Formats: sequence, C-alpha cells, structure tokens
Amino acid sequence: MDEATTDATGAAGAAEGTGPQRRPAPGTKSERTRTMILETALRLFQDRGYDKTTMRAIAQEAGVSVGNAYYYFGSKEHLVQGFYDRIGEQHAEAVQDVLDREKDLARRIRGVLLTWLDVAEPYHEFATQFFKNAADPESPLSPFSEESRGAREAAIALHRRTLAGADITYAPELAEQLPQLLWMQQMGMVLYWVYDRSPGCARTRALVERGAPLVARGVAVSRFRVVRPLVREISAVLGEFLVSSPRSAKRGGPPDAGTGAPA
Amino acid sequence: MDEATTDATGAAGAAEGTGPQRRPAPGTKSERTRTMILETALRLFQDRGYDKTTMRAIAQEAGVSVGNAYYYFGSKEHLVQGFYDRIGEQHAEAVQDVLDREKDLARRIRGVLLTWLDVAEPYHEFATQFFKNAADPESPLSPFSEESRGAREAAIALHRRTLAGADITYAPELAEQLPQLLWMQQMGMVLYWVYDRSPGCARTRALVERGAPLVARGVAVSRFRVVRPLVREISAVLGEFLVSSPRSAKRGGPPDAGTGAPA
DNA sequence: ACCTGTTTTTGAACGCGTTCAAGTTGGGGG
DNA sequence: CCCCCAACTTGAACGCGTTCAAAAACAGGT
Repeated sequence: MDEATTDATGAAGAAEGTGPQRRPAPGTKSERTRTMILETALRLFQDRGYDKTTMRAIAQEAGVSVGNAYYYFGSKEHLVQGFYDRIGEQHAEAVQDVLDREKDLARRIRGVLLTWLDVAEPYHEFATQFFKNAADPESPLSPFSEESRGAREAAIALHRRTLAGADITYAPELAEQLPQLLWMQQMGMVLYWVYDRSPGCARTRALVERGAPLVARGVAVSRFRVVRPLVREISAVLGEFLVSSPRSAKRGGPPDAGTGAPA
Repeated sequence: MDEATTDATGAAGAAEGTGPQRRPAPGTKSERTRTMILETALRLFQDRGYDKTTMRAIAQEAGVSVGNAYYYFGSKEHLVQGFYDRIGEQHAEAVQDVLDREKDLARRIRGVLLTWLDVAEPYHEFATQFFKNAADPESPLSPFSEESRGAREAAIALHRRTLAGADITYAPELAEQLPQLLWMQQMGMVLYWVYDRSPGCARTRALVERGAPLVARGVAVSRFRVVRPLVREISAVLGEFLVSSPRSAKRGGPPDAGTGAPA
C-alpha cells in the first residue's frame, strides 16, 4: 500500500517490487514452485474458506516459506485471481452447448446465467468471503480493475456471442453497448448470488428464470416508436459512461458502472 | 467471527458479547466516553483515511485504552456506522429545498442525487477505503444489512417523497417498487462515485445530469401500451426479489439486491 | 464505614498479513 | 576449478485488529 516503504531497501530500485510476479518460463523449477503454491492455496481456500486459510498454512502445506509465497504472489488476494480465470474458462466451455442449441434470446440468456451458477456453485461459500475484496476499487480483484481486464473482456465477448446468435431484432443504436449491459446484468446476478443463502441458491436461480425473459423482452421492445428516443439517449449515456473495452482507463474518469437498476 | 470463542469465558453467557454495544442512557459518563471515542474516530478517519487510522491511535487520541474502545464498539467497522447516519441526516435536510421548489421529476431526481454528492464529497477519499467493507455481505456496513435498515428505510422514504411530489403519471403497478428502484439507482451512483477519481467527481455529476432525465422518462413511458405487459412483469419480479422494507429477512432468501448494477 | 455485585477500564498477548536483510542455489565466464 | 551475479528462498520481525483476565470505579444495601 505504501510505495514509499517498498523501496526502502534501495538496491535494485526496480519500480514495482523485486519478485517476478508474473509467470516464469514454463517447465522450470520456479514455475513448478509457483503452481504448487497456487494449487495449494486454492485447495485450502475451498476447504476452509478464505479468511480461515492463513498464508502460513498455505506456505507450510506447499512446503515453502511464507516469504517465498510472497515472492510469487504480491498478496493473499493475488492468489484468488486464479479463481477468476478458472471459473471464466469453465463457464465459456460449459456454455457452448446452450449457445449451439438455443435460438431464442431469453433462453440463451437464461442458459448462460444458469450455467454460470452451476460452474460457480462449489465456490459459493468461499466467494462470499472474498467478495469484499473484489468490491474494493483498489483491489486487483475488482471486476473493473486493470488486472481483471482479460477475464472481463472474455466475459463480454461471450455475451456478444449470446446476442449475435439470437433470432431477434433490436434497436441498432444499442448494438455496441448491449454486450456490456448483459455483462453488467451478470455482475448484478453475482451480487445477488453472493448474498443468497437459500439452499442451492434457489432464489438466484428463480431470479434468472424470471429476469432472463424480461431482459430479452426489453431488448425486443427497444425497436418500437414510443421508446425510440429514450433508447437513443440511453445508448448515448451508456456509451459515455460504461466500461469500455479498448479506451478508458486513460481518461480521468473511473472504470465504472451504470446508472442503477438497468437490466 | 467465531461465536464459539466469544463465550469461552462462560460467566454471563449473554448471547452477543459482554459489552453494551448500544447507546447507554444519555447524560451519563459512559455516554460521554462513547461519543468521545466516536468523534475522535470520525475525525481521524477523515484526516488520515480509514486504513491509516489505527485503533491504537483512536484510543490514545480519545484518552482511553484500546480495550475500552472495543467495549463500546464491536469492531473498527462499527465506528463507521456513524457516517451512514450522519450523511443520511444531512442529506435529508439539504434535500428539502429541492423537493419544495421543483415539480418536474427529472429535476427532482437530479437535485436529490447531486445534493447527496455535495454532502458526501468531504468523505470521498475515506469512503473509497472502507467501501470494500460495506460490500461484504456479513458486514454490518452493508447497505443491505439488518444494522443499516434504519438508514436504508429513511433513504427509501426520501425517494418516495421525491416521486410523490412530482407532476407525472406512471404505471400504477410500479407505485410500490419505484422508491426502492430509485434507491437502487442511488446505490449505483454511489458505486460509480466510489470508483470516480475525476476532480470534483465531475464524471459522477455528469452521469447524474444525463441519467436523471433518462430515468424520469423511463418512468413516464411506463404507462404506454406497448410496454405495459413488460412493466407489469417487471413490477412482479421486483416485488418478489427486491429489498422489501417490512417483510423479508425472515424467509430463506437473501436480504438482497435487484437485477442491475450492484451497490 | 464496609461488603457485594455490576459496569467500566486497562494493557499485555494472540494471530494475522506482510516486509526485509540475510542466506542459499545455480549456472556461465575466467 | 572458482568466482560472481542473478534468481530464488528463508524466517524473524513489524504493525495491525482483536481478545481477555484482571484491576478499578461505581452503586446500593446494611
């Protein structure tokens, strides 16, 4: 947190820490140590929960020293990044089925979201515990952070495919922002999911069942006369304030979110 | 966090901790100590930020011991609750002006939100730091938590007045959920605001300028034919899944959120 | 005044995430 | 073979939030 203290050692003086913090060449011993630590951490997280898993325990279980873990991972939070990627990949794979089969937008959205819930289910309890870190704007775990960009764009791309393969027409002005909107809907669902304590996350599932057709209808309705100016304006605002994939992050503004209760 | 360890002392065996944790009778010495600690904490938070303010510093500055601070406040987070109430009250007061003057819904919403930004501005940096705690479902700071219920319902009531005093008609089915929807819009804005690093939070203000009329128009449009079934369905879903003021919290489901942008 | 029980207050101690100066290893040039 | 520099590894130590047994202050009742 304090950049000042970091380079107190002087010495190398390299900007951001001394360690590698990024994957070393595969096959090397270093790489094996790294994945050993990561695997151990993820396993313990899942077993005991995030808070109850101590860095000391991770290190011991992985057969290394505490300091060594910090050589490869900047913080405890950085260890969680693995989950993002893992879930994202599994989701993308599991969703293929639905996208191939279904043509109806509502069904596609429903399928994509429910599949995500299936994939993420094992991590539910664990997710609850580290969710707070994810919400911290400074944290690399934030879905809006630079570090999460990869996972985020992959997810948005997935929603683009969801829309592309559906047999509907909607206001063309929305074409660009819609995938992001769907992604935000997903983030909303995740938020709900994190709070959800019903068995099997039944409530979240119910929300998806009800919400998906609703969103699909909203999209379909966007081409009608009465709402057209509204849609046009919405589109403009979204374009200006939404998380944009290529640009932003340079400008003064935040990475960001939307106006409130969209979807 | 571990209830088990708490009553290891046995003794009193009272359920939730030994201390009072709620306001003692006013006027007593105890009460003065309590507010002394609270005031000191809030001051230091604002001066140095949340993370850099240590419990030891708070205790020392307030002229008590660390343990004593914990006698009155269950945790560091509990000390922040004061901000919620304070901002809420100041907002409610500052907003009166706008609600008296304006009749147009868009202007009213705009005014309410911008006023909030004005009131909260001094705490922006500080808010960024403890926002992560607020996002934790377990935390008493969560806007959805039981402990925040008071502040939350007050805020929703404020939005109810915002709607009531406006010269528009909208789909009657929405009457019940609309205030909550506006509250969620506000939560969305807060999310954006927390991430916003532009000077004077100009971007958040711009978002409000653009978003407020948009939301107002959305509300107005709700009475048209084409969207009527959609509105009806939306209303039903919201009613089932939104944070409800009186009920919920008993049922199996989560305290919860809506489909859209998180809080 | 004194005993008695409750409320308040203390500060040392615990376990945690994290840091750092010092150590070990490994491999390439003399 | 040895030396050297970088990559890697160590574990004690730091500062934090939090806990707890014990001390102090207080309030009646006798």
